[in-house]
Amino acid sequence: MTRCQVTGVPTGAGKRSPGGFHRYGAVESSAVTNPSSERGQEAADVDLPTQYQPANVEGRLYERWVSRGLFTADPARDPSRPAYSIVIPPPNVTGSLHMGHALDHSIQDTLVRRRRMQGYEALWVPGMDHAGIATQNVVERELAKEGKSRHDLGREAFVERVWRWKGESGGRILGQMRRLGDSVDWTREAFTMDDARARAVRTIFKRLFDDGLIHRAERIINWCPRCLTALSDIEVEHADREGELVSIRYGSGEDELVVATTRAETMLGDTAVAVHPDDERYRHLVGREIELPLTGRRIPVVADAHVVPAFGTGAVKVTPAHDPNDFEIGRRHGLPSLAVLDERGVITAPGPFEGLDRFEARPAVVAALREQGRIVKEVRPYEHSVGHCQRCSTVVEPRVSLQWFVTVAPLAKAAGDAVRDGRVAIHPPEMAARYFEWVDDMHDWCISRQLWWGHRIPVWYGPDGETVCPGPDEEPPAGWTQDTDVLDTWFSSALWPFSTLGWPDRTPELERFYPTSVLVTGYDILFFWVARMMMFGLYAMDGAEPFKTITLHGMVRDQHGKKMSKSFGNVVDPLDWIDRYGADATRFTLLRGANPGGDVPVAEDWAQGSRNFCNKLWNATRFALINGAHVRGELPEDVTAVDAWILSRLQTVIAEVDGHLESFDFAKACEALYHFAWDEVCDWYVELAKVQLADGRAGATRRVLGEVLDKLLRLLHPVVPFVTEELWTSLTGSGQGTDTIVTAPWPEPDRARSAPAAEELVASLQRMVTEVRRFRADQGLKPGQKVAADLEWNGSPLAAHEDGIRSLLRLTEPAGGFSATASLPVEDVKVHLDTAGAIDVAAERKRLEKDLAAARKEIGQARGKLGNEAFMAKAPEAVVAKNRDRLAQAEADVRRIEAQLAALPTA
RNA sequence: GGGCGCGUAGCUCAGGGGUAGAGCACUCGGCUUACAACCGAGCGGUCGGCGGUUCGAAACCGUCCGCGCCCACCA
Repeated sequence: MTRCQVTGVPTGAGKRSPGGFHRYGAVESSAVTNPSSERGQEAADVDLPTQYQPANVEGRLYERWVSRGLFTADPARDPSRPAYSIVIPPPNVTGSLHMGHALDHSIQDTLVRRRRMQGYEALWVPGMDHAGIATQNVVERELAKEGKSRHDLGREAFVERVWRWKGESGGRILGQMRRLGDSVDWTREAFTMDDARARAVRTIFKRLFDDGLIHRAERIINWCPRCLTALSDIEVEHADREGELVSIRYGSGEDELVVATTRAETMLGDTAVAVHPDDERYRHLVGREIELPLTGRRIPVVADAHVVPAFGTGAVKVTPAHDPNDFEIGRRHGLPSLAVLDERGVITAPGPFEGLDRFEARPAVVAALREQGRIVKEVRPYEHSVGHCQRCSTVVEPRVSLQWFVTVAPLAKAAGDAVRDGRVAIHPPEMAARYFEWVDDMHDWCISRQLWWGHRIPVWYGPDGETVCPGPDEEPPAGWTQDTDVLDTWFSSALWPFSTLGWPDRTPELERFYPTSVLVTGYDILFFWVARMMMFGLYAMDGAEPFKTITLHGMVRDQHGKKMSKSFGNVVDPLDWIDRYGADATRFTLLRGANPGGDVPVAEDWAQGSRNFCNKLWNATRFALINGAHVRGELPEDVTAVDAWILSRLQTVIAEVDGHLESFDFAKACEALYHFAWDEVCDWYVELAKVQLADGRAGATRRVLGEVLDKLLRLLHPVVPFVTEELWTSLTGSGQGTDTIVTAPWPEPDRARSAPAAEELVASLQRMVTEVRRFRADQGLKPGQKVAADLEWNGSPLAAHEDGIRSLLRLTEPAGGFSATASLPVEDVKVHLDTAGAIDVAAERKRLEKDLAAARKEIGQARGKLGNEAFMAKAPEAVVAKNRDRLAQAEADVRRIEAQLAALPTA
């Protein structure tokens, strides 16, 4: 007796419990007896639950994988093996994982697991991002509930509090990654603010500083009046807003000109009016001064090519302190910069508006102008784009201040070239356009933030304003004070591909795993993160790119393609699905929808479908185990056409799935697996195997069944790791040299198994079976009802499968005096069915006539083509041949159907 | 304002010069001992409109209509 191990099978009697399955017992493993006999259908005494229960499997398997170190990569192990590495896009410590993460992680896990099975030294580095503003905002909100601000705590205590909060939130995220099944190397977990990463930040900052690529300057930057910090260009989101365009008369009499503005309140800070140098209308005013309403100040009229004469009145008010364009104009003309708003967007200009918020001041200024008579020429509604803080949606205020910048031009050039040169591939390729758009036209990057949570800028100031940037292991001079700002959170994220591998040290990890193999992320952070990693990776690693391929996936959406958002109420929590349908089903649903470059719609129904698919795999394997399927020894040479067919199909599917995964086409890989597993293996092969098991071919069938499931489960493992591990270890026992599918060899196609003749034969068999079933269904013959039939094979090779066909169609042998009442010539075979005289002639005639019309139409179309001279002259031979086949097939159909009609009893 | 992409079955999406596809939904019939989280059989589309190229267009080109996303310093 051999024993087939099935872990976690239920205890209890063999009868089905009311829920349709048994509860798992506490028994870790119980034996399923496997018939050693090769005779017939000696059913094994198997007692498996009839439904897959992920909750009973996932946690146990994950802990086992981790404790056995299956996910731990070792840079020193067998240097001849190729290396494969991915660094995780570190989730923000704020909040929890959402469906977008689940998709991102499912893709990475699929890639890494496949490579691991292929024998690569595979490393997937986990970690989290400290997420500067976002995290600080969360903790500040928490404090606000206690009626406190961060200033009440002071910097040190506040940062300590954020660390504490990070500990709790981060732990939750790591738990969610375990639930998803992420095969990350937990021994290398990193955080963008831990000591190792802090050292990397200090090191690269110092290098950039010394290379003159970091500088401090007073410039106009994006400022969030709520977060009270500078923002980089990409942290500003533009949205169209309804506003008012106010036309105001400046100057008077001959001096008068009209300017239009959407921000009337900033006129208090105007220091000029600009017109285009070639604009005849205003030429006489250039160089003169005109009076600025409300203030009584006189401001010059300057000529600047930036002004578009055709827009509005062709005259622009210039507020260098509060508008980026005006700032530049001011610089060009040496205009003073007069700030009239403070850091919170409150008017500071002395006078009636002082103390008003910018949005209160705007109508107030207009009202005041109106009081003075005809100064306001016109007010009209005006839709224009307004910048908002990405983190809190507050309208951004351009502000002149002293900030730190990275000079990006040389870095961005290198980042663009790496893709242009083909050293880094972007997938799907259309996305490269967006990348270039950004990289080729990038402004200097403002990296200082007036926050407390983040890497503090490693620059110290001396008593006389001297500046020093010490390296990570150097001390600043005693008594000097450090810059109070912190770095943009993307600064440390940009180092991620090498900081996680030990940089700046030349670690074995860095040697072996850099450049990383692929970066997987959503197209939404191509600019934020990917381009910056490219810049810093190429810079820090002496021109070595951070990853060889960038693959971008879409956003997870609801079943109507709508973005998931809290306000819509259509957000799905991946943990909820994992709880109810399992991690595998959740992953499968996401990957099945992951068409390259496209967004990924998901819905409850689809998760259920994926859950059902996992259950299907479970039951197919359960059937196989009950019937003694195994993987011992070579495949038998003497197999039936049905066996040859499924083995042939298996080779094709292996090649297809492998190719799809290689090209990041997860949807197609899933599609191929789903179709093969369900439609071919379960619906046809398993059904035909039942016959073979019963008719003396049990030995070979058990081995083939074992083979098919073995390879299929391995192919599926990267996508649905849990159920495949559970089933595969049961199926294969421990005789495979590995007792986990995690490191089982990735299947490779075996061309020798290709059997086109068998595939064609089974296709015929399927057509025949389907046709008879159709007839039975149309005639209202109960599916379970046995029907006497006589089969005329006419030399068809299908004759070899008569038993199978009879079994599938529930046909009995004619008992003695057979008298056919219905005759179906299908394929080359004739089926005479004894329908007990209950045949619905009218229905069948209608049906056949419809089919006949369709076949005749086919003939018409094919003849049309074949009779068309131009077609015959120009169409490729293959197409012509196809049409000949089509014609022949249709003609055969017509003959068959006509025979069937003729055979129908007359009413 | 610039760039990219999309309109194919009721829904979500594949396909991409040579007979229109999948999943879900829907209709009909079945608890056929692996699985009712299942099985079997069906219904369903002039591939957004109009022109053009071609022997042949859902696919290629042009144009129009509708939609989405990204970038953007014309007040």
